[in-house]
Order: sequence, then C-alpha cells, then structure tokens
Amino acid sequence: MIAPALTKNQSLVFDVLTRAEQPISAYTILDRLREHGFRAPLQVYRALDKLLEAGLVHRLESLNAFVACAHRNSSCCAAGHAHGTVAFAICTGCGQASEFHDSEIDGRLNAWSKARRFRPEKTTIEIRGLCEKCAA
Amino acid sequence: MIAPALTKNQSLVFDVLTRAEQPISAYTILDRLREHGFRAPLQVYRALDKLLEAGLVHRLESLNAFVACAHRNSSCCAAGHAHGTVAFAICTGCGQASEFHDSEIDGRLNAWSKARRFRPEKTTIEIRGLCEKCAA
DNA sequence: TTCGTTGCGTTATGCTATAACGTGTGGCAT
DNA sequence: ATGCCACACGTTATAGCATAACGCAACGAA
Repeated sequence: MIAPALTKNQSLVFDVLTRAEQPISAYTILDRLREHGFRAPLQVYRALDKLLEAGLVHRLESLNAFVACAHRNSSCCAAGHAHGTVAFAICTGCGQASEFHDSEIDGRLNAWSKARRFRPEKTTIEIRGLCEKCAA
Repeated sequence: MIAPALTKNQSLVFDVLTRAEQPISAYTILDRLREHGFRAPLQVYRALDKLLEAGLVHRLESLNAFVACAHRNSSCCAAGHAHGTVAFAICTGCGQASEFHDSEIDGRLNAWSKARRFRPEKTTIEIRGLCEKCAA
C-alpha cells in the first residue's frame, strides 16, 4: 500500500485533527474549516473516508468522533504497516482518548474468529471511564 | 442489584428486541410498536435506558442499534450477576450479531486500566466482518 | 397530607451521515 | 490531439439517530 499524497481538503481535515487535543466530530471539523471555504458536511466526510482508509485517522464509534492516529509520527501508518487492532481509553470527564495496542487481545479475537470461521474486517475496542486526573 | 419489574413500555420494547433476529435501531423499534400506541422516539429511548441499565439489552455502538442480551435466559442478567465485558461479532452481510465473552481479554483491558489508573465504566468490543455463511 | 420520585406523553429541536446531482481536472491509451 | 475514465470537489436536499423541555399522573414515604 503506497500512501498517495493528500489532497487539499484531506490535508485541511487532517491538520484540524492533528491540532485537536481530543476526538472531535465531523461537524466540529466543518466549523473549524469554514474560514477555509468548507460549507457542507460532505466535504468533511469525504476527506475523512480517505484518511480512515489510509489509517491516518481513527473513528471512535462510541463518540461518533474522529481522532488522528497516535502513531502518525512513527511512519508506520504512512508506510501502510498494518499494526494490529487499535484500542482506546476515553475519559468521559476531560474527553481525552488514549490509543493503545495489545497483541494478546488481538490474538484472542483472532482465535475466536478463526474458530467460528468469521472473517473480521474492522474491530472496535473502546473503554469509557475516567482518567487518573478526572477520577481524583 | 434487584431487578425491578418492567413497566409496560419497557416490556414492549424488550419483547420487540427479543423477537428480532438482528440488532435493530430505536426507530425500527418505534415503528414496530406504533400499533401498540407508541408515537415518539423518546418512548423507545426511555425504555432502552432502563433496559440497558438492567443489563437486559446491549447497545452496538458501531451500528447505533440495540440487541437483547444473549444470556437473558441464563438468569445471570436478571440476577444482576456482573459478567465481564460483552463482545460482539457483527456480520455486515446478514446483519447478525454474535455475543461472546472472553475473560482473558477482560484481564488485559483491566491490566491496562490499572497500570494507567484509568477507571473503566463501560467497554465496547465489536468485530465487524463476514460470518461463515456470508463469506462463502 | 405533602412531597419527592418515577414513568409517561407531546412537541420541538439538534446532531450525525448520506443520496443524488453536476462540474472540473489530470492521466493515459489510442 | 482526442476521447475516455477516474477522481476530487461543490451543492442541495434528505435520511437517520438522539435529546431538551414542558406538563401530567400514579405511587410511596415522611
């Protein structure tokens, strides 16, 4: 998988996500890009589709929000290196999301799938709760 | 935790979910209950809130849909017995969702949380893909 | 009785996502 | 060069999911 250069819209959306300190919704992205000429949700969603495909961005299902991949600097995403499933811990207090990976969990899920002849395509793992600061 | 008796609306919603062969959306539930007098989404959502609280029903985040707990007959839910985290394999072909549990995965997630002093409240695990039949 | 809690019904609204149309541009084989 | 195709883009409209805010009724505890 070769990562194609991002288009203008894709870069704008990716920039917004990179700067954001939390996961943000597509409509929030839209609002932040109005000054750059964005006017319709589809402009955001289309860019997000490509970014998700490229693995540069993740979608948080329990939040209906999006976040830049925490590994974007390690070049593993751009290189198309398929790391395992991504997991998130999402603080309901401050809204921050921590991305992590656990190959043992991947292994268990793959084992389950294999035993059932289920062919996995995309896996979501999200823990909602309170981070250390917010739980205090 | 003692399970309080379900109200009329809660029973109606639960019945619809129990009969459904797949996860269904709140609006689908609403449509199926119009002949029973349901007229507004809130009637469904309020019932769902209670059923979710009681553990009789699960929400599938990646689908925005709901499903009856697969263990409803084993009395573990009604008894308030906290089984571990629930995981689902969701077939994007036929729409069926298989509920399962894996204590080892629970263990890994708990270990991560403990190490980070993250206090988990609700965990979502969903694998989307194709079931054996649909992959053929 | 008085009050608080809970469930219920209704209207209105907000947020999330996609359908369907058309335009323009760049690559590329003929 | 020409014709074609793939792709990104823009716009309008609509579909689908969820909750706010009001008021009423029933019930049980103090």
